[in-house]
Amino acid sequence: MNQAKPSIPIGQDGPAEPKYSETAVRILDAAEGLFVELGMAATSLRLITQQAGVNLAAVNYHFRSKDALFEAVFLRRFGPWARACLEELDALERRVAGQPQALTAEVVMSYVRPAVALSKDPARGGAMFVRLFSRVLVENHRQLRETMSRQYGDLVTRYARALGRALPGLSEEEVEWRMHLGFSVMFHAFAGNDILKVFGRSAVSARDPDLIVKHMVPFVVAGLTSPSAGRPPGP
Amino acid sequence: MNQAKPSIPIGQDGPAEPKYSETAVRILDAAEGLFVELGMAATSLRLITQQAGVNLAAVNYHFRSKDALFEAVFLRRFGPWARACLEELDALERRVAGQPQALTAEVVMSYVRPAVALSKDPARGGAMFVRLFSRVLVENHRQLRETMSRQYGDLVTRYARALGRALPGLSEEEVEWRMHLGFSVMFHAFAGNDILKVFGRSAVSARDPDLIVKHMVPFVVAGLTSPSAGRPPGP
DNA sequence: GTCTATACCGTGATAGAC
DNA sequence: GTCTATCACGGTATAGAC
Repeated sequence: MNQAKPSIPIGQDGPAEPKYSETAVRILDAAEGLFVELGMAATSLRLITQQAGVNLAAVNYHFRSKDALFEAVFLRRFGPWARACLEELDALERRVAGQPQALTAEVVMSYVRPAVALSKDPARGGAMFVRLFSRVLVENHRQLRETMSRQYGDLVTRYARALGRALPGLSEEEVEWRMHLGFSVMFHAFAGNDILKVFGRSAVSARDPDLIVKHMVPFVVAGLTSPSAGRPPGP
Repeated sequence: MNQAKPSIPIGQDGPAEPKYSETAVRILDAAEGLFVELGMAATSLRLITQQAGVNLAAVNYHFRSKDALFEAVFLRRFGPWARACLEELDALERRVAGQPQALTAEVVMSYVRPAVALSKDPARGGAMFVRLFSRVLVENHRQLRETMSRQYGDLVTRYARALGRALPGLSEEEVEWRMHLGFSVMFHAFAGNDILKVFGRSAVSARDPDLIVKHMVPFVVAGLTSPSAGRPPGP
């Protein structure tokens, strides 16, 4: 609420990363695991505080509410990941300063690499973070969404620009659609949001990020670079 | 529990579609809208029964619990949709009895057509159903998942078989992966589970099913038919 | 069989003592 | 900063009316 800056540079030391007290961290750690495992609804504050070894009222003191706690849990992990993505994008733009196009796969990898690195780093939440993220997608965390679009909106803009340059033959609308579809595949593949799983066919929804990448990247690149859907085939 | 048949023909008059009393239907209708709009957690039974104009205890009488009510809400819509998919698959198999392959797009359409038809039919829940479905993906409805895999597991098996025949050059593992990825795109596209939306870029997550199909189908087909990822390029 | 009123316990949130 | 006491509200179970 009392965040002064309207436009925020995410790089280096971007949006204020709050310094949490020891009890706050204990709450965050306990809440993260339980939110992912049980879901926000089924996770009571009493369970969190019990597992964290702190008093019930500590949650409402350090964070404002259960919702705000969820937000804090999420943003603690999201910040570092967003920074990693921006670094990848910076590196990509430097790399292709001269070349005209032909690097759809590189744009994809600039998203995939930070995701894989994050999945493998338990200190930053590991694979749990992606599952947390997918809850944000389906549930309606209005406050969090506002924060995200305000602080990290340009992340998407930059991916859109990079993809637009990689696919010069397509209209702006089509680039938007493909970005939407491509990011959907990538995100849900990492999150393990598998419809087949609901039917008991969990054979493939593997946890190994490298295996996911191996099969997913060619799939996404093929989709992104497919011929334009706008005009029917012919001269 | 007292379902006698172990293997169930979903066609024609497959798994028992319960006949609901008028009050039960009123509860189902009210609950459906509220579950989709507010989410299961934020929807209280008191709100449901109030909106349905029935007594609070009616929920526990007609359905066993809030969870069981959610299941009933979901399965009421899922049954007809599953039947439509099976009819499409039957038609597809009849159509290609002779031909050897080359019909990935047809397999895709056999999933897409029922989805579009459903989205456009308010009498069967319309687009709400898909959003309900996506909650099932993220949340952990164990009981529902068991029911789904028991009663509708062969739906997935049949799609897998159809796709395997359309992609004869690929290993079984690769077909599984692509099915997983392809269905993810399709499902989440219809459900509107857009990561970009979280960042305020909702430009593309349109509601129009025809527009979704126009951009999504070429994307998915390109991904499904892309060269094998297993072996690196070469002879 | 169907519906209603009501009581039970766990939940998130808050005020105030320390 | 921390804790205790307390509140209104949630899902659920049951006893009893029709």
